[in-house]
Amino acid sequence: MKEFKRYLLTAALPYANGPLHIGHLAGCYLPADIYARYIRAKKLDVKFVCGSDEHGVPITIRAMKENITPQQVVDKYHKIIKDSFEEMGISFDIYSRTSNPVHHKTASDFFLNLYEKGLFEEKETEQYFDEEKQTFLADRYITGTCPVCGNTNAYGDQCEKCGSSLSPEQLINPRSTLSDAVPVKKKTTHWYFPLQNYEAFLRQWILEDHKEWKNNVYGQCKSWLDKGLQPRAMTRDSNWGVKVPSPPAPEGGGGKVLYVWFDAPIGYISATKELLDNWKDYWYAEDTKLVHFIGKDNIVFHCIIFPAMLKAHGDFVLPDNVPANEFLNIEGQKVSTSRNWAVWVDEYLKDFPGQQDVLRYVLCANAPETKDNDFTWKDFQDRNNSELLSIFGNFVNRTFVLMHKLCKGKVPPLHDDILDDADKKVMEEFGNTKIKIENLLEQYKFRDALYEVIDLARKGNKYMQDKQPWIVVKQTTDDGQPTTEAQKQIDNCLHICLQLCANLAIFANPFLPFTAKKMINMMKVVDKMLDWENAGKSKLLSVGYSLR
RNA sequence: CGCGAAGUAGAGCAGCGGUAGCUCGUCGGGCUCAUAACCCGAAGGUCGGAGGUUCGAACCCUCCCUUCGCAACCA
Repeated sequence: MKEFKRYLLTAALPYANGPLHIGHLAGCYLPADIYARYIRAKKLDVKFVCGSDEHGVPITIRAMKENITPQQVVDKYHKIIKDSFEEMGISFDIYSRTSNPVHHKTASDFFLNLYEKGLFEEKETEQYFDEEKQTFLADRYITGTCPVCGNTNAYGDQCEKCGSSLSPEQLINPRSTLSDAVPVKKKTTHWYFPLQNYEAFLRQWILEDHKEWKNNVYGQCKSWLDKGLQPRAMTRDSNWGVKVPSPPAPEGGGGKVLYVWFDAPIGYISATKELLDNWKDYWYAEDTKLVHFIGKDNIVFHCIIFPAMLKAHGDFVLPDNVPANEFLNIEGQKVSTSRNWAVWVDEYLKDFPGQQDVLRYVLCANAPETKDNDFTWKDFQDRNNSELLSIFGNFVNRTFVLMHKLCKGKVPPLHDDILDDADKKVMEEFGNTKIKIENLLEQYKFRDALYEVIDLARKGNKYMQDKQPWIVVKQTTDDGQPTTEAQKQIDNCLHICLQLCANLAIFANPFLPFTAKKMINMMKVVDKMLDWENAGKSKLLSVGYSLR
């Protein structure tokens, strides 16, 4: 096992042309946040970076439709997205944006670095151009008749009726979806990055050196590599984005910008730069563990294109892992921004104030880690009621209530002389749970890790049920007080249950930070108790300490 | 078309060569400290379909079916 000195965690840059929905959270932000909180609790050096992706064609089109500027579009959504993250407790060290000058400079310099190394191929091609809107058209903004099945509404990249993949030239009677004008062909020059030259390197690096990557990621990479990589244009004709530096482009970019997928991952670097003067320690040092959290649609960019870019540049570390999640559907249907089929995070926060952890719990417990999963409101309610509240919440509650009733509101002593097997066994579970959660989190198995947290509460419930201190208290002397022996048994049970609660707070903290905070408050201990090194210990709360 | 991922009890998932497991839900019981909660027990599956390999297959192989994804964007 390689020893890492520091962690650099990234979560996919959300695209700033719409608000955040729960699929985004489940896909990468929540797992990334859990991991970041866990590493922080271990007191390791970690930076967690993200930001809005504010370039690309769809934003310019939205601006056109709403009759506002692209900058106004991204300003609006950047704020909504950033606020949603903050309220959900996604603990970025920085949430930046790609319209930031630091980013423009970083991306532009990166491009220039590769250009000066002579890595790009300059090629002239013909592309469709909308004269009315004065813009080049991406494939999906061209419609026409499918040459295969005759569907009159086929897109430039694919016919949705017969499934054929197309190129715009094949369409009969092509039209621009923006203006309905007939597009004309126009020559344009772009810089292509020769991905094929990195195929051998990528094969070795992924297929041989990273067999531990998740099935979906590894399989997808293998598929692309086996198909053979092609040169890919890294620039576009647009006025919205990071201008191609001059040279090679004319002064001012000449209407050329960097391809969003060239520019976006560099956003991770820019954000780190903005955050830290010593950002190079994180990006250049071999003993940095770089992890990209993404959704499955991003696999090719984070596993093939961006690593090839980093390799070509030469100074950067490569990701140690890219734990991509599959997608979350809602009530059986795909999330769709255009059909407004989504649970928007900002709306959830308004409708369920103070319920961040409930959503965090449900999205993690049902995370699409190995395949697409379905979010339903019934499941949301069931999991919340029966797992989070009943098993976890109620255990903590009954422990505290009993402690007040039977132990005068204080942490009772532990009497070693009457410790029995059940006591010892449940205390051993503190440490076992710690090891299990650590192993699972190291493997990015968040769903299973969260299960272990709830399962510890379940064991607590069972332990208390077996010990039944509310029965034991009835063994009284003549004055109605419990016998010494009875009180000792009660003390031990409650002492152990309270220590279990303290452990639960530590274990829950990465997943349910708001809940952990509340528990800290109930136990009247400082935040430091949540440090991971305390997990598994059975003496976290001092005897005689009075609690809320 | 091809490639990748996935198809296991009512729901959600695990298992990936050796008597089908977990959580929730359902039904029955116990308990009453607790947020109508907790604890125990039971029912419920020919593991997408069809062939094959094997002493033995959810698990390996072949074919088929279904869902999702696939390089200008939607995690």
